[in-house]
Amino acid sequence: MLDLIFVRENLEKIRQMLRNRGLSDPLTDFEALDRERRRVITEAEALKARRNKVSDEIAVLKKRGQDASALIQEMKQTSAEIKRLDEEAKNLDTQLRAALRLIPNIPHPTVPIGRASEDNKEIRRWGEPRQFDFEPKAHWDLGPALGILDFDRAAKISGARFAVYSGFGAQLERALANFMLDLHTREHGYSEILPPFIVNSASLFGTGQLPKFAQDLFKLENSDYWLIPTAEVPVTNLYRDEVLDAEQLPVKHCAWTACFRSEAGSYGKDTRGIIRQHQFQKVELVKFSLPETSYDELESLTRDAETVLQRLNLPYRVVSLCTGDLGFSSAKTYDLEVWLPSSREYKEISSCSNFEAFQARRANLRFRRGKGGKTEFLHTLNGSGLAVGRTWLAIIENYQQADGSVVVPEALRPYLHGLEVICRP
RNA sequence: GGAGAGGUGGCCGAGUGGCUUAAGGCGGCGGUUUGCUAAACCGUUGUACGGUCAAAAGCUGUACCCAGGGUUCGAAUCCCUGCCUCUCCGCCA
Repeated sequence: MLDLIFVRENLEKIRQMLRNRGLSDPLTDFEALDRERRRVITEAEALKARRNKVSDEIAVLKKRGQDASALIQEMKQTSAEIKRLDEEAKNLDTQLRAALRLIPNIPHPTVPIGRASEDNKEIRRWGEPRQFDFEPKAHWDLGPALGILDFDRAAKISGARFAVYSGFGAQLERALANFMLDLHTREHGYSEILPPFIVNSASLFGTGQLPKFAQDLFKLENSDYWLIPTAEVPVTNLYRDEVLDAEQLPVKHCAWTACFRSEAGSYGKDTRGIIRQHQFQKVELVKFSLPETSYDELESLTRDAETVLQRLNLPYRVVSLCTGDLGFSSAKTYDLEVWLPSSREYKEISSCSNFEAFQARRANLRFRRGKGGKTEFLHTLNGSGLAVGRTWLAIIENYQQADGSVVVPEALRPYLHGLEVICRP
């Protein structure tokens, strides 16, 4: 959410930003709503000031035993008028805030302007895609053949877009999560959080998933509970409505969670394999930063996520998302894309974003410089470090051998009791 | 699931309809005193949204005592609903 007063004073800048993002203008009503709302508030507050004053007079008269019925009669009417104006103001405020909440974040000046993913800018590449002397298979062929991945039974017990991992498949997933958590907590200075996987709607509003993206979420019946689509939601909301000390910043957390996405509207996309699932696991990195250092923090957070791919020796590239591809709440996003030999393309495995104060404003995340300083909104950042399921499939595909077995990356072997190759049983 | 007790500023804590403009304390900030420190004393103290102003500062108004409704000329205070916390009982990994 942007600041109301900022929007009022920068309407043209915001219109340009919306055009760059390729969005239609939701600001048409904004000016009129804003003006009318302020008019009604001014009127109501003048009447309230009068009521407060007269109420004191009534108290004085009554204390002296004098008649106050004329004033009381007048205030009855004033109160009725105030009630009417308050309702009008509330109605206008609701509309104005609804309009405000639908305005996405303003992209950072370094974000490339463009319409879609083709316009994203490649920043760097790491590693060489391996040359195969046989035709590399996709993970949805390799996994079931190795007996570590089962889509048929997943469809039976749950439905489409679910998978059952078994044996070394399940252990590989667990090893990856542990490997990532150890790396970030021991070497990158993140402190580990294990949050609830179910949150209330206030949390989802805070990070920007609600109200606009409810269709992508799973909601529990007869409650205000939702399954988290990412650990970003519970972890970013940890300090909601709190004031942190500037000296504490940056606060760096990592969290392993399951993630649940209904993926409504993505039918037909990534239908094969485990690339797009209703449930997957992710290790998330979250930072709470001073405003003036948040872009340095974005660079280091991205490097922290990249380290996972480097240790696993998986080739990848980093792209800067263009204005048309940028998420609603983000001011700047780097996607990490891992090389998938079966489709011969780079596929998103992490998304590292600086939200500046956009989420902080929604979630009321503040900090204070020094003891007597004013509270300011801090900046929030997050990135996958990494999506565990997609790392799993990247390993299966990149480390496959001609006989269908999969070599275990050296960095993971300690987490699999020294296992070197995953073979058919 | 049952019974009970609670939710007041950064923190503790008083407050059963109008001298409350939320007492008092702690903490913070500024100052006085002091060779230095401590102590003492004095002053000060939050957020949001309006108005005024070219803008800022300042001045000024309104709202905010968990949230949302209601009663009343007037609500932290009375009524209703919800959320959360704590205690005890039951059930449970």
